Amino acid sequence: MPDRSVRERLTRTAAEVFGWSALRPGQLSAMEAVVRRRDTLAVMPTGAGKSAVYQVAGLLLPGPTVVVSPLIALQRDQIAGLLSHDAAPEAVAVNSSQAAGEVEAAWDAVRDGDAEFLFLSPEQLAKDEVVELLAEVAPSLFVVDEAQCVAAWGHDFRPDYLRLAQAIQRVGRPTVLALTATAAPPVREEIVERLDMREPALVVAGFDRPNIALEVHRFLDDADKRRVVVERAATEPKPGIVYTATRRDAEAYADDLAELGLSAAPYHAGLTADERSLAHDAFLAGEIDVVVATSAFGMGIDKEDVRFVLHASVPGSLDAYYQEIGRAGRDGEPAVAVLHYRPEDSGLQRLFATRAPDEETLGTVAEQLHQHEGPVEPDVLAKETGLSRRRVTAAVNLLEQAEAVRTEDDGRVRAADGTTAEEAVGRAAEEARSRRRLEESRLAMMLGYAETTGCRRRFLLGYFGEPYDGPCGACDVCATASAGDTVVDGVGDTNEAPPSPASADSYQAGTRVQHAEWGEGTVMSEEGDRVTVLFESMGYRTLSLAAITEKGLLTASPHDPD
DNA sequence: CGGTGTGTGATTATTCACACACCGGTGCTATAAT
Repeated sequence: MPDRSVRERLTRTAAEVFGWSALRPGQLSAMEAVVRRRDTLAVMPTGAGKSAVYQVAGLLLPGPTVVVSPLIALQRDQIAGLLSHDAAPEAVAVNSSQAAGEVEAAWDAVRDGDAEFLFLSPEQLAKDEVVELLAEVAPSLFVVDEAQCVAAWGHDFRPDYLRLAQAIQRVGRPTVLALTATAAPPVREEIVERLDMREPALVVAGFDRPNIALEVHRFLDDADKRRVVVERAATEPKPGIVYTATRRDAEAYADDLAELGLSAAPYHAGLTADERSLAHDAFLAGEIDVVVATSAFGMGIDKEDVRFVLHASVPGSLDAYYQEIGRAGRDGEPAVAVLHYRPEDSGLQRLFATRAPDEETLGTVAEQLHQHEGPVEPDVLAKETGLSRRRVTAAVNLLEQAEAVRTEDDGRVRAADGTTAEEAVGRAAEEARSRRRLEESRLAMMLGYAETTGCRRRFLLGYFGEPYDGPCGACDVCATASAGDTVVDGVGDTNEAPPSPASADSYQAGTRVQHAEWGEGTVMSEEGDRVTVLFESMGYRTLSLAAITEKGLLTASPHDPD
C-alpha cells in the first residue's frame, strides 16, 4: 500500500472515530509502522498521545488488540477513555477484580468481535488458560503499555514481564507495539530483546521539557535536608509532588507539611486502597496541595498543572527520575524539579538495584528442573521446591537468559540439552552479576547528574541519547554560570565554564567506540573533559578525555552507528 | 548501605554507651475468613 493511502486511512480513522483533527508526526509514523505489521517501539512523552497509536492502528488491523498494562487502575482509565468516544469500539479487561461472569462476558465479547480491545496484566498471560483463549481469537496486535516495566520490574518484582515474549509467541505472534514515556538506550534495547521484537521501528519523540527548571541541592546533614525540602514545598506555587525513598519518610514529610498548615497527604503502597484513591482523587481535583509519595505514585496521574516535583532523596536511576519529574508542568507553564540528596541516600538504591536471585535459589530451581525428564510447568516447580511463584519465575528467567533453560511451545520449561544444573547455576549467576554492573552504573549516572558541573539538561538529555548543545539557561548550573558571565562582562571562560558548544567531533553522542578491555560501546555524552560511554558489557562508564588520548583507550568501532 | 529499635552491661537510681539484628519500593493474584 502506498504511503499516502495508509496515512490517509489513519488520519481519517482518527478524525471519524476519535474526533482528533490532527496527529503528531511521531504518532502517525508509529501507527503507520504498526499497520504495516512492523514491530514498533515508541518512546513518547506522556501527553503526546501514546494510547492513540494503538487505538487507531488497532482498528485498521483485522483481529482484536491485546493491551498489556501494569495496573488495573490504568486499564480502567484506558477503557473509560475509549468509552468516552461514541464511535469507538468496545473495550474489556480480564483481571482478578472481576467476578467469573464478567470474565466470561469479556471473553465472549472478544470472541464475537464485539470488543476490539482486551486489557490484561502480564500475570494473566502467565496462565495457560488465558493464553489458550487468546490464541483462539488470534489477536493482530499485541501492545505493551508502560513498557519500561519490562526492564524495571521484570527481573524481580513482577517476573511475568520477562515471559511476555513466550506468551506473544504462543498466541500466534501478532505485531508487537511497545509504548513508553521514558527509556534510555539500554532500556530500549532491553525492551526490544525481552519482548523478542523483530527489526522494530523505533519512534522517539523529543525528550526535552524546557519549561521544567532543574535544580539540585546536596546536603551533608539529614536534618538540614529535611528542613529545606519542607520549606521548599511550603513556598513553591502549588500543586506539587514530593518524592521520598521510604514509606516512613512519606508519612513524616506529610506530617511536617500539615503542621505548617498545608493540605498535604502521604501516598504509598502501605495505605489501604481507599486511602490511596482518596488521596489520588483529591489531588486530581485540586483539593490537596501536596502529595508526599514513594514511587507508588505516578503512573496514571494525569494532571496538567503540577508546578513542582521535589525529591527528598535520589531515585535509583535517571530513568526513574525523569519519569517522576515528567509529571510536572504538562500544561507547558513553568515548573520546577528539585533534587535534594545526601551521598548516603544512594545506599538504599544500591541495595534495591543489586538484589537478584541468590545462588541457593538458582540451585534449587535448576536441580528441580533437572529432576524432570521432560518439560515442566513453572507452577509445578514452585510447588515442588516450596518457593514462591515469583522467586521461581525470576530464577527461571535468569536461567533462560543464560541459555540453560528453554521454553516449549506450550509454555512449559525444560533444562537445555547437555547442561548440568551446576553449569546452569554458574552461568545464571554470571548473568546476575552482569546485570548488577549495569544497575550500579545506572545509579552512578544518577549521581553523575546530581554532581555534574555542567548544564543539567544537557546531562539528562545526553543520557537519553539526545544531543543538546546547551547551556539551557533553566538549570541551577546555567543560572550560576550566566550570573558569573555578567560579572566578568561576558568573558565567562573560567574553570567552571559551561560546556563549550560542539567541541571535538570525535566523541559526539551516538558514536560507536571500542575499548580494549570493555569491548564495544556507544558514546552517551561528552561533558567538559570527560566522556560517558555505555558499554554493552559494563554499563555506563565515564572516562577522562586526557586518559583516552594518552593511553589510546578508545578506537572507532568497526560498526557503523545505526 | 544506613537508620532505627532492642538488648546488654556498666554505672549508680535514671541514664548512657555500645553491639547487634532488622528493615527498607514498586502490584498482581489466589485464598481464606467474615
